[in-house]
Amino acid sequence: MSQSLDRALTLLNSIAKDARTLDDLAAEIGVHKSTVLRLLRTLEQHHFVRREGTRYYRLGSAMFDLANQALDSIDVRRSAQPALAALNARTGHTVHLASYDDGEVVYIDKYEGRHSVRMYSRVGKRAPLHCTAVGKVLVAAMAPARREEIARSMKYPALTPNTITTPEAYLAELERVGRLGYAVDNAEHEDFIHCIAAPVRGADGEVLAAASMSVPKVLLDYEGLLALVPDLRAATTEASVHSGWTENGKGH
Amino acid sequence: MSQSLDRALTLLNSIAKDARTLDDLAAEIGVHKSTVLRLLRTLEQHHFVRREGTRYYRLGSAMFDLANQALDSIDVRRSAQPALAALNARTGHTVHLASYDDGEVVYIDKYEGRHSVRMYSRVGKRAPLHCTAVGKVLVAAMAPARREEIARSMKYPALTPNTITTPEAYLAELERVGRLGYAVDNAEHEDFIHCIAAPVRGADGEVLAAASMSVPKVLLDYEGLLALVPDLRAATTEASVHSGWTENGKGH
DNA sequence: GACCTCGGTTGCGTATGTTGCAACGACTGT
DNA sequence: ACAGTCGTTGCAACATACGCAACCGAGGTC
Repeated sequence: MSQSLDRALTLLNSIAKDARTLDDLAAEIGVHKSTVLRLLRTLEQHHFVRREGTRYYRLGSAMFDLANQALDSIDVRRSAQPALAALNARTGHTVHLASYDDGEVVYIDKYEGRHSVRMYSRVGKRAPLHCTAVGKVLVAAMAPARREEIARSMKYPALTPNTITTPEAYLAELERVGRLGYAVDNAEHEDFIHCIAAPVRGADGEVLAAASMSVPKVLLDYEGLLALVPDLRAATTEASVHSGWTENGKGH
Repeated sequence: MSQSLDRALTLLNSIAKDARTLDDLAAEIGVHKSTVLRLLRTLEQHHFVRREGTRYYRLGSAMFDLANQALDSIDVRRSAQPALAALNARTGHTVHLASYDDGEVVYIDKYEGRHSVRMYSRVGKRAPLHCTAVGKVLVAAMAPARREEIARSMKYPALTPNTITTPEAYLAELERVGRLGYAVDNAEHEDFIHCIAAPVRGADGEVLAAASMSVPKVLLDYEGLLALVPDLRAATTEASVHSGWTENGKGH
């Protein structure tokens, strides 16, 4: 809708990848470099980018500032923090907290595992719904109509041999997830990692977010992963309690 | 330079404070609401903003995503992380990592203290150079000419009775900081808090960032604070080593 | 040391994108 | 049912942001 803004935001994405030079950026988004220069200058005034030397542009501090304000306002993150940190400390595995946004999963918090298997995830990163344990938990929690609508309109790219690739299979899986109260990603997203996830609920029993544990397959086989489910559920229950949830359903 | 972009970025700042309604935002930046709507839509497409219901706008996930990419690229933060986390765990006090940017201090990392005295700081937040321990460390590390230039062109608002308010006093303080190798903020920024800070150095001995500990005065008197200096310096030394610094100065 | 290239910067005229307006529509609460 | 509030749309006028081309300044090469 707004051209210059649109271009500026695209610029930010490019710069985020790593520090770029001017014509480089101009070429990338297909506009004249003078245009890019003006946009960058405005971004710089607002501290969204900073110059490194003369050549290079990097993301600036306004970015962190706003992001942290935003994170603070997401209260599930705060209320779930102690329980998830404890889970992470106890098991040593990577723990994620994620929520649904616009047809995708967004990671809103992450506790790095002790085993330094670098996972390609990051707070703020988005991931597909069909091949992540958190995605399944979040969609399974929606009203049946919405769930169906989303499942039918999604794409199902096969990222590994195990990825679910049809709406029918996905809906069946969601039904299972709803019944069991947790979800599994059996190497459906990345070949060498499998995950389990469970919901964090709020005062009205609604699902606020999903918490997951991700474990490299070399560290723990499928059975071993499933054995962690009670541990995960203990943590999500504690997180739910801190988010206003009460055992006996809705209280009003 | 670019009007629409400028307005959009201002919008983001307003939204960050807390979720706002449309005309509210329009009034705040003094433009027609239809204009605001269009800008917000573009921001929304890029996930910089998300709608909550229809009325309210919140910061979106692109914010976190970019911010975390940016933070990852700041390598002092990564390399200092273990030492500072340990310092924080050991003492229970709030630890900050900060760097210099455009006449101000920017916090690039924070480890919350155990004693929940809510300090008004946040990763990405900016603070003045003249009344913070980290500010003193960072400016003291600059070349004399630059140091003088900055000291002379700064403003010296008196935030507490202890705040340094003249360039002369500030320059004298910097000299002391350079000599001692650490800086103190004796309730010069906030009445009830005092801090100590020390530099984190890189491969060429240059100061990459400053690390600080902030302690409420009720918890520890001035003498007690100074007693923590060796502890802090141990941590910054460790952080420096992990950032490529070597004891015996420049190695090339 | 002079030349050349590459990248950043500037001024300017034009057209394009953006703006404000006013009318519409959806929703809330009384 | 009505009034008020807030979000949304189409349109025409204008200002703004655009691309161009020429100008610098620095780094590298011969």
